[in-house]
Amino acid sequence: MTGRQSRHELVAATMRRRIMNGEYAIGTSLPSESALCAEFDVSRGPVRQALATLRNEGLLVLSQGRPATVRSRDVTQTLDTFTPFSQWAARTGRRPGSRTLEVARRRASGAAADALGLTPDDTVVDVLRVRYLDGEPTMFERSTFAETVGELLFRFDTDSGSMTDYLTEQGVRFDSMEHVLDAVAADALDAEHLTIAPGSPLLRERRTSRDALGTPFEYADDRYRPDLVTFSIVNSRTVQPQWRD
Amino acid sequence: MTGRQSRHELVAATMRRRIMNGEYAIGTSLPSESALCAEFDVSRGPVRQALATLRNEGLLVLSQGRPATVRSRDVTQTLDTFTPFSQWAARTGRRPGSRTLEVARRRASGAAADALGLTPDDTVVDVLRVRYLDGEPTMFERSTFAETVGELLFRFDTDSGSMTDYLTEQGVRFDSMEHVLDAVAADALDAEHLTIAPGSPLLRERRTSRDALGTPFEYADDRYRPDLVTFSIVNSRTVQPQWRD
DNA sequence: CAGTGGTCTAGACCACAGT
DNA sequence: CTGTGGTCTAGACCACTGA
Repeated sequence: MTGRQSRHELVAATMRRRIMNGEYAIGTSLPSESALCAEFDVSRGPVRQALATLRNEGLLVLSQGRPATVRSRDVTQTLDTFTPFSQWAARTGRRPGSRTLEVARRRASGAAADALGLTPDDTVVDVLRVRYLDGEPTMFERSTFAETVGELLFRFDTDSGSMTDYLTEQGVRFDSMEHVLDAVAADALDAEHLTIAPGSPLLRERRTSRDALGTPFEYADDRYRPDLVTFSIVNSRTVQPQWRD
Repeated sequence: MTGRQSRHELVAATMRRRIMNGEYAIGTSLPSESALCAEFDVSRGPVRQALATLRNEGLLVLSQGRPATVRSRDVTQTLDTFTPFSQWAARTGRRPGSRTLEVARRRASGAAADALGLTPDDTVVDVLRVRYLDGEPTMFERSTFAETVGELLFRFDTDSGSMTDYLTEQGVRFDSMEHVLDAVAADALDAEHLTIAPGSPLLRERRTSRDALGTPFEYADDRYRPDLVTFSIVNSRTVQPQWRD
C-alpha cells in the first residue's frame, strides 16, 4: 500500500493534514527541521522536500533562521499542483458531477490542432462536458485528445468520473501541463449550459498536457463561472533569476 | 549587486542562458546529471536543485531514467506571470508606461482591509494607476498598502517606474505573494481607462504580498485586457527532486 | 550567544530507460 | 545489462534569528 509512498510524501501528507485539521494553527511556528527529522525518523532531505511542497501549496512561509510558520489552511485550486476537477471538488468537500454533451472522433482543426501539432489529416477525439459542483453547473469543458489517447474514452462512461484518473489507469502519463488563463465573454453555448447571461465574463483555462517525452496529447478549453471558482498561486520572491542587469 | 550567488543559482543561470540562446535546442537531451556535476564541479544536490528550478520555469521536462529534455526556450511563458509589470514588460521587449490617477491616504475598508487584516481604525495608502504597453492601456491597478509601507510612496513618482523596485530599495521585503485569478465585467472606471466597452470581460488578479513573517502589507486588484495579456503556468504531476523552489 | 534554516558534499540504494 | 534519474543518509559549514 504505502510502500509506494516516498518518505518526503509521507511527511508532507502528515503535515498537510495537521495544518488542515488546525492541529498546527495559522500563524504558529512548526517544529524545527531537526525535531521533524526525529519524529519521522528521516534525515533532513525528505523533511526539507516536504516543507518545500507545502510552501508551494501556500500552506507555509519559510525563512532563514526561523522555523516555518503556518500561512493558511485553505485548500484552494493551486495551479502549482496538478489537481483534476473531480479530485479538487472532493478535496474541498463538494460533490462533483459531469454531463457529457458529445464524444466525437473527427479531423483536427483550430487551436487544438495547433496545440497538439496536428494537421487536418490527423484524427482527434473531442469531448464536451458540463461539470457540476453540488449540482450547480460550474465549468464548461471542451477537450481534444490525440487519437491514440482519445480512443480509450469510447470505452469509458464520461459521466461517471474523472477522465484523468481513467486515462492514468490505462497507462497514459500526464507528465507536464501548461495552463494559459484569460477571460472571455460567454457565448451562446456557455450561457445555456452554465445558466448565465450571454456575454457574462468567464474565467478560461486553456490546458496542454504532455507525456514524459514532451509530446502534447490533450488540449482543453475550460470555462469557469468566476463566482464559483477562482485560481490561486503562491510564489516566493526569494528565488531571483539573473536578469537583474 | 547580486553579491554571493549560490552554486545551484549559478548552474541554473548558466543552463537557462544556454537554453534561451538555443545552445541546447528544443527537444534535445541535456547532459546527464553526473556530466553537469563534473562540468560545474559540484555535487548532485546543487545540480538537481538547478534542474528543478528550470523545470518549474517550464524550460525542461524531467523524467526518471532519462536525461532532462528541453521543452521550451520561452521563459516569458511562465515566469512573466507574476513578475512585476514593469519588469515583465521590459523582458518581453515592450515599453511599459504608467499614469497615476490617485495616491491617497485613507481609512482601511472593504476587501483590502480584510486581506491586510485591518480595521476602519487603521490607515492605508491607496494607489490607482493605468498601466500601458507600448502606449496602449493594458491594465488597471488598484493597490492598497499598509500605512508604514505606503508612506514611502508619497516620496516616489508613481508614474516613473516600478513601485516594487522602489519599495525593495527602501528595504521592503516581498517575501511571498498570493495571487487569486478570476474574471470580472468591466465597470465604468475600467472601461473608461482601458478604452473598452463596459461589461467586457477582464482578467482580474488579486494579489496579497507578505513579508518574511507572513504579515500582509499590500493588497492589489489588477484588471487586464485579456486580448493583450494572459497568464500561463507550467507544472508537473510527478513530484520533485530533493529540493524545489 | 546558541539554535535555526540554507546550502553543500560524498557516499548509497532503488526504479526505470535504452541497449 | 549499464546508465540514468529519484530518493535518502550523515555528516558539514555558513548566514541569519532571537534571546
